[in-house]
Amino acid sequence: MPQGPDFNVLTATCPSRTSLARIANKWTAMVVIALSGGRMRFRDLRTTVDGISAKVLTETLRDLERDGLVARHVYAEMPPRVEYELTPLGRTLHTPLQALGRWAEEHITEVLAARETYDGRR
Amino acid sequence: MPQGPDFNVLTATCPSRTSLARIANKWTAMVVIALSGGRMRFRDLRTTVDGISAKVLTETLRDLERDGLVARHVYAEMPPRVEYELTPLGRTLHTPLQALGRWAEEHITEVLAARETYDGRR
DNA sequence: CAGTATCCTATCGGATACTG
DNA sequence: CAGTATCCGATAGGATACTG
Repeated sequence: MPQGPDFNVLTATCPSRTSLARIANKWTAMVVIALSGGRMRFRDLRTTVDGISAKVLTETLRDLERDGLVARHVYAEMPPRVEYELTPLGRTLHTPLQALGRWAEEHITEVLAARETYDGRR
Repeated sequence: MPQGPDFNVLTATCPSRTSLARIANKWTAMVVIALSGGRMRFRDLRTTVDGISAKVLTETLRDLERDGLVARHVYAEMPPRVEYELTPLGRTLHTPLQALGRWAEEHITEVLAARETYDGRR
């Protein structure tokens, strides 16, 4: 079964690393998780991804759109309405990122305990 | 089946978000992927995670150690030898992070094409 | 509403020099 | 070897004000 050129994120010059840098990011993870339920408006994304600023949300969405992970739908209404949704490619990213989010939620107790220990013994 | 307090990374003040910020990070992903093969010395990590600086590698390892994901083993030799390995907790993180790395490698062609399109039509 | 523009601070991260 | 210390430029990201 033929594969294309073998990419490796551990190689500094490999283009796949630029993609890893985008997806291995907390804001990206949260936005993709938020969008997994379906199309969302900008405003709803802002409230769902609690604490994200308009600037960061805009930048994150633009980068995801550029990489083909998110599609942007503009409605010529007044007031304006813009919806975002995961593309088919973006949907393939949902499982790994969701897994990361769930890991954080499920293991936070252990992590907090570890931090306590680490900070305490010193 | 009882669960503890329900943590949610989408909530700004939830402690699990601090953990997500750590693990949803390109350097963290690369270091964990590199360590999945077993114990490694600092120097070998530096060459395996191509392009990482001593400073960033040190900081990443310290943070992972603090969160209980990496164990540090110091040998009182000359020259000194220090080895790092994933803890049991850290090993549970390998699958999701490896998945992210593989995603980047497997989809980089599509991502690059999307960027071309995005940058071109403008 | 869905942004953009601007300003400013904090953190990231590289380069270099030095130590046990 | 495995760091630490320091300096410094680049980027992330918040706050505020403004626009179509």
